[in-house]
Amino acid sequence: MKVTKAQAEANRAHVVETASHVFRERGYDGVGVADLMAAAGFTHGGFYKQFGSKTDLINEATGCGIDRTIALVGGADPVAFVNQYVSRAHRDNRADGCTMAALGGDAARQPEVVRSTFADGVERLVQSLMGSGEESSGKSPASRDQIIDMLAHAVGAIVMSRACPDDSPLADEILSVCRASLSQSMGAAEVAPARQVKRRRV
Amino acid sequence: MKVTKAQAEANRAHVVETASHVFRERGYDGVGVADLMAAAGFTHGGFYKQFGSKTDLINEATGCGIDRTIALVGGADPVAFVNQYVSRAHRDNRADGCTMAALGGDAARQPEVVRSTFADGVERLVQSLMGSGEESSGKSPASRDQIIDMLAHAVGAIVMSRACPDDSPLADEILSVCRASLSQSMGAAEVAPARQVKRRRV
DNA sequence: ATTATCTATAGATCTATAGATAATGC
DNA sequence: ATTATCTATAGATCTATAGATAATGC
Repeated sequence: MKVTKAQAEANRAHVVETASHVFRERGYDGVGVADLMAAAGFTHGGFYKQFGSKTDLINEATGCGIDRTIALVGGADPVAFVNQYVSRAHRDNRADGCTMAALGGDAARQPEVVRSTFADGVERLVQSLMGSGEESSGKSPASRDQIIDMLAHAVGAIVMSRACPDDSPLADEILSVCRASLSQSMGAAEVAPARQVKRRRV
Repeated sequence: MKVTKAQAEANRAHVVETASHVFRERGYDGVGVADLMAAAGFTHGGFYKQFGSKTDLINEATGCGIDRTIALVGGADPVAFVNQYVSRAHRDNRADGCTMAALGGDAARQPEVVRSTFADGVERLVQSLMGSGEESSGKSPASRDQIIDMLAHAVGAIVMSRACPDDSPLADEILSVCRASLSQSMGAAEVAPARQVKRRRV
């Protein structure tokens, strides 16, 4: 029954990563410890030797999920990020998609420790998106404000689109409208960053 | 024990409205039928004489919640809507706030009937926001695309801000950045609606 | 000897149902 | 007689714990 210390550590990490995916699919409250352990290939009895509580796993899985998003798109050009993020492929694949979009609403109802982990992850994602795409296109980098604005906008688009029925016109309309709007503003952001665009005219 | 037919109907409506608030606070999976009935002032036994299942109540509560948002802000000027919606007061009051922001992520995991109700509600909100604020300021109405884009953006701002710890700098930063961005774009939208603003310049 | 994992279970809670109660509505 | 609500409960599931098992690591 016992495994090597290295294997035990790998098993624990595997539980966290599995939980990250299953939580994104079903929500923090939508799956129990027994099902999570079974999905990772273990029985539920060992859970409390690895984690102090379900909340502890929720916390680690949330951080792990955001880290994966950063690894995937952290260095992307903002326009490329938007086209990849605000897409049907992303909307239709909750389990492998962004933790912020899949679990942002659920995280709001979790203890402060989980929301701290969430906020730390967002901060790291913002940092990694700032200044990205500079060398690839010679464009100026987007500002912190522009990145934060873009992230909230993109997350809202996925959340709203997912809440609509499969294949509903509105679900696709939300995606295409937001992608067009975000592409335009992020494209402009990189071209003319120093000059504050004044859109209000009389 | 028995009450008048009119009272019974009022009791049922009261259960739906109570559930709408408690669901927004705790999520669809975060509260059971017994607690919901107790919050409305009843015992849980009567629930299945009023509703076919918990999903039926989730469905009605979701529609009821969006209806309430439409009644509150449906006729508002887009700029006024943004300032009211993307605010600390809204973020810090989930139970009385917008159902789309509080339960959008949860709705995505519900059966199609609930997502249909969600999409219908969004469609009605979009319609009621289109053309609003015309008479009040003489501005031109915002387009359907602009309203949809604004809603997703505003929902994303609230979801992301709520997922951060109470009183965290990032939570407030998300709100203020998105409110500024949305105020500007919706203000501009009403002034120059016919002319497509070309922000990309070389 | 230590410990990673397993079997088994306690106690709470969840959805849903059955049958009793008591007031309405014909 | 009908029916809105109540009490009581079935059966499943959830979080967490206790103790057994068997392989590692000193």
